[in-house]
Amino acid sequence: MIETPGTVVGLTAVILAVTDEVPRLAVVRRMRHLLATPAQRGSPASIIDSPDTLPFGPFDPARHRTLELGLRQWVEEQTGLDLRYVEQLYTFGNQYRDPRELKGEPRLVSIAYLALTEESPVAGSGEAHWRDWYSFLPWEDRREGPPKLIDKVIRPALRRWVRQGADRAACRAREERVGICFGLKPDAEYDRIRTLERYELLYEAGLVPEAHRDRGALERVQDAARSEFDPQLIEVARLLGPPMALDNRRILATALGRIRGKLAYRPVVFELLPSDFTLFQLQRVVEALAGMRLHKQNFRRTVMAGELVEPTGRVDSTGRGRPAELYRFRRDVMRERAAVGVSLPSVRAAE
Amino acid sequence: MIETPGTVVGLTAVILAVTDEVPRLAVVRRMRHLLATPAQRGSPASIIDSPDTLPFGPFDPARHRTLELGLRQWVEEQTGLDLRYVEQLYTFGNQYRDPRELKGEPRLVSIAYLALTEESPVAGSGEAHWRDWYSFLPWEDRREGPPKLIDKVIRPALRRWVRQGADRAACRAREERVGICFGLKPDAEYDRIRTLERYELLYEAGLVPEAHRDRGALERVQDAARSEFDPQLIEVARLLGPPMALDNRRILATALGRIRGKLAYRPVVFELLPSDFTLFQLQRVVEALAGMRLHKQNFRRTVMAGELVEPTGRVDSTGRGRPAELYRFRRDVMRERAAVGVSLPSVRAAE
DNA sequence: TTGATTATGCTCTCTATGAGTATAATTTAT
DNA sequence: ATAAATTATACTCATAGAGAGCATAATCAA
Repeated sequence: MIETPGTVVGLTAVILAVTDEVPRLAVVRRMRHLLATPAQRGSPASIIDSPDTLPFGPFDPARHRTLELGLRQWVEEQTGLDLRYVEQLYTFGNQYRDPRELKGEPRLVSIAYLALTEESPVAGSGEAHWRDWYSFLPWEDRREGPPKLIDKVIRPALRRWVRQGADRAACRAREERVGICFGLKPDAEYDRIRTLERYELLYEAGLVPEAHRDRGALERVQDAARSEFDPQLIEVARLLGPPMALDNRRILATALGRIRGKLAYRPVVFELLPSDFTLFQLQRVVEALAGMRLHKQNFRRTVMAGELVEPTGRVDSTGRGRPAELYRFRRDVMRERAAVGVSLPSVRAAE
Repeated sequence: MIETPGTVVGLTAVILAVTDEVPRLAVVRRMRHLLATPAQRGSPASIIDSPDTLPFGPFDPARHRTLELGLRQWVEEQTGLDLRYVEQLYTFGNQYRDPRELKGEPRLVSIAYLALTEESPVAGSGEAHWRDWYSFLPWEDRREGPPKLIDKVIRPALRRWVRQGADRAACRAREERVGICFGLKPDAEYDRIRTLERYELLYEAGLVPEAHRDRGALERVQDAARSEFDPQLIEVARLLGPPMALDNRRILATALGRIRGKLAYRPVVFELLPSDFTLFQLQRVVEALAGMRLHKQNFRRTVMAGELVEPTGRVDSTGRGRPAELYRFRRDVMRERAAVGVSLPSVRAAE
């Protein structure tokens, strides 16, 4: 080994807001030079061209005492958003592209954060804008029942992938993974937080465009003949949402799982809501995050029993039926009780 | 800004094993040069002298395709241990010492991992050995009831700290934090995973030696007169376990909270047990991690109902009373059901 | 005024869990 | 050899919380 390439420590932000029952993600269109590999910089218009990117910035230890402060500062600079809640997610440092393509480039170690905010127009120096985050993970939204995409596209393609296992044991192992991730009777209680597992399965099975992009980079060098992909798979990959830069969709899947898990025992939803809200608005935001419908009466009971909110005395009369009472979050509960959150059911209930 | 100091990406391992109902941590005595600050290298024998250190190694992107593989490799080199389970914990990058003391040294960004193994003699190049990990966090072990240390030392010292708040509001805020972390009627359900919160409170209140070490470094430069500490606090800090290097105890607190949380929904305990075990052995390991006693009959019921184990047909006759049946973990459950774990009760039950 | 719509309140059932009692199979003391 | 102690295992009961549905209240639209 002639030279040890260094590392670049980057901070990546998954910034989430929910408006009109749509969970939205702040993304940047422009590719930052730091992120583009030589292959990407030179490539013609293609599947990998100018994908959406999570807001990203290098960590500068001279300026920032902590990682989180560093993140907050350049998110402020790039997007002008006021982050209400910030939490570290995971640190990604995988080499998933051909080392030869990265010759001389430092390895990117990116520390991902989840940030919550109320949606507002993005400003700042970056070309940030909001996008529905289920457009990147469409198979995760079960609010209108199991997505057609799963039955029509994902399961058939995964069945083919299962059959292509190297031997009998490999096939069985693949089948089991598929069963856990996209099984017919999923154990909903835990299932909804297995978002990362699902994305990684789709990636390995080659159903998302990122897989072809990354693997393509590998195979192009090793064997020109193998650089062409199964056209059927390419078509499937086209349907599974637009790709994101690098491993950004993996990070997004991690973030979705994290916030779904957190919902149940920490009052994070309220960071996404205006100060006054109706119980149904609250429910809609929880449903948007959980990706499933909840039983209305039971949801109310849980929230009220937990004393998570207090009435403001005013009502919201914009709807068609009986006006709903407006509530505000009781910040005190965080002090009073350790575990506070809205309990999520394990099955989907029609309204 | 004349020069931007770089960063060093390090991998830190919290390696856990449980034997004889004692959770043990693999630590290294020797300070690595990378870790020692100039102040520490030159200091005389004192409170900060040669503390225990978590196994640590730099991340070399040229050798390792993923962070986890990097960690596994040098843990193998340093300790010779076979890690059964590895999970990323958190990435720490705080500047908690005086920047002037670190002049020219790169900022350490350490990615911490939790690793589980069966206890075995440590080998390898490092001077690793096992230590009871409650010796570092003695206030976390409630198996024999609420630790005397909390009533005798921690709460009185925290009461003093509460009174020393800058103003009325600060005192109230401090009081609330103390109540959450060491309250008299803790909400046990969530409380046992608040390990990090408790450590950070003790650190801020100056009850752990690390706080004096780190703050001392700051104050020594700024004001020689303020570098002396309250002797009473120093005595308290002496009682709150031996310090560890850098922020290693903070990492340990994070690890303890993580594994306690994980116990309930993932079958991680079994990575710490031999292949065959009695239900009571299983319970003892869970109790060691949870830091609390469990109701024996209910524990058995939960494990059996969850079909987590299957009988081997053999018995263990080493005890005094009726011999216990030996069981083995059913690895299948991980495939069959999504959420598997042992449910932990919210209250402590005498046996 | 009537019907549709939405909010809110209440009940019933079932299951998981906390807690205790009873019985079985050993070892140890007498 | 027999009783007492010790540990494992089985079963019962009470209760809290969650899932599901019905009933009523308060508004808007025709």
